[in-house]
Amino acid sequence: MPEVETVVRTLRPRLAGRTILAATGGPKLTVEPAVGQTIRDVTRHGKYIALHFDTGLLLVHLRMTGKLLYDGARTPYTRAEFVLDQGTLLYDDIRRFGRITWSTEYPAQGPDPLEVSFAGFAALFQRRRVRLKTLLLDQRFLRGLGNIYVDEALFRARLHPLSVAGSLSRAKLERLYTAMREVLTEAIAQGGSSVSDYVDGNGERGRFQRFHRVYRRTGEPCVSCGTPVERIVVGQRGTHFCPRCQRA
DNA sequence: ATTACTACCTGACAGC
DNA sequence: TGCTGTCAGGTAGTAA
Repeated sequence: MPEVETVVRTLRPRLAGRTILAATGGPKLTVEPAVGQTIRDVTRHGKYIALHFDTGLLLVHLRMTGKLLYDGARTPYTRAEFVLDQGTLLYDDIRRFGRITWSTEYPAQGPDPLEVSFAGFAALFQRRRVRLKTLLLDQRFLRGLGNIYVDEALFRARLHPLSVAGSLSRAKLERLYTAMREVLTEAIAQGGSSVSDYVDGNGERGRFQRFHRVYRRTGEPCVSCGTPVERIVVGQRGTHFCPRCQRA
């Protein structure tokens, strides 16, 4: 989500007011409804980038390797292209997981993690028996948290990823709420995390990967206690945590 | 409601 | 060099 927010922030001033003169897409990359229309705004909804037009929204989901680049260079992985009245918007995606869809409404998802109140946040956990990490990654529950930020938030809150979500005390929920907001806010301020090839709308890499405390630090000493960071798999996702600081 | 697993794609990297 | 296996900012679909 910090990466998507950064892309939106870099693209909004360049795209707002621009008219799409022509566009090419492909399978799972629907671009036609936007041709001839003017971009009124660019916003983020969870991990979706929304280009606003008079008749609807073009929703872009970058998934793992998608990139939206203003006036970027074409590559063998350029999958879609928008010719604007000023400049060009390229959509690159090595793995082809990303999607571009046309819609008149936002996808049904949970509240934004930076907008939800503590009461609203705490209510989401009631009677849930799923594992904590699995719940946090579920976009129907909260929209925006991804693998990096769940691991980083759980570390800061000193919570084990396999905890049962519905069994957390109020004190632990408060720690998680605060940690989640801090991690996301700091990551956005640093332009997101460039673990491999993420770049913003201007082709700039993020800086937050320098501040990761557990994500992809398997075997390295915990920044808090020195115990080696462990990696396990939770819900098919690599999961990094300190076994001493984060007890079940 | 929840878990578990598969698919979708391509590339980087480690080990043999 | 080349092969094999593992890993990767995510989500959808299916079956149990």
